[in-house]
Amino acid sequence: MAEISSDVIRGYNDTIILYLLLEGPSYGYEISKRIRTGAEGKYIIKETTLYSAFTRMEKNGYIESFTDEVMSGGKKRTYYRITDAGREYYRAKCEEWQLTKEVIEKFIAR
Amino acid sequence: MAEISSDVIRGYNDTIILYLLLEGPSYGYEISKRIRTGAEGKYIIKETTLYSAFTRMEKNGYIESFTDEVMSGGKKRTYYRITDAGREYYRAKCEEWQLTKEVIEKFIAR
DNA sequence: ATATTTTACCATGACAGACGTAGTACGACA
DNA sequence: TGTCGTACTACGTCTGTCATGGTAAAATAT
Repeated sequence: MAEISSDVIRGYNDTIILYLLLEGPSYGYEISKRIRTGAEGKYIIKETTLYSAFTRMEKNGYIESFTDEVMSGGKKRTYYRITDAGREYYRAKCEEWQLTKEVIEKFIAR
Repeated sequence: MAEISSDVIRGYNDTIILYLLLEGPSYGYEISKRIRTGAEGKYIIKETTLYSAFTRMEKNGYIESFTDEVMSGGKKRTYYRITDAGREYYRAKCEEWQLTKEVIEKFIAR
């Protein structure tokens, strides 16, 4: 089966993560699994890609981090929630996607 | 109007160039214009991106360069033609695109 | 009881493609 | 004479991805 090159997804990793955060706060390991299952195994995000996306997006104000106090055990787990700016960014990216798809498909044989 | 981020196109610049070379040999400046008009102005490839793509693809064996002897004037113009390996790469990328689109659209609101 | 796997995250450095900036050089046209 | 269009190149920077390797606790298997 053809593999998806990361250079294609590159511009949409942030968008994918934000999409999953629309449903509520989550954390790295869970997001990772949800991407894998959501993409039916066709795309597996690398850990480092994911965690650096969190850092970048928090800096950009698209997400906010917090730690769950009610956590079982001593495990540290960082949760992220989407901000209004993040929701706006997500919407913009969805629009951009439609345009991008149109453009690319002018040069792709179907 | 929304702008297309280059990080999305990133994985498909080579494919777009190869598509245009399927119709016959061409050169940088012409390819550039054909991308712009083909995309109806929604995507304009940067010169440096284009020429570095040529270099990369020639190294990869997807295209071959030659210079037109019948050229008018003293201008140097480097033509490129697609190779069999390039055609194969193009076909693979088209298949990959279908898969990529599917994956991304699982996370994109329509 | 011990070993392995799963969960959960992070630091560091390398790499590749895109891009900003700048430059060369010729012809056409005003 | 000056600017615009054509055609290409050099150089350095930036950004996102990724390989590598590490920490540490909980869950599961042997």
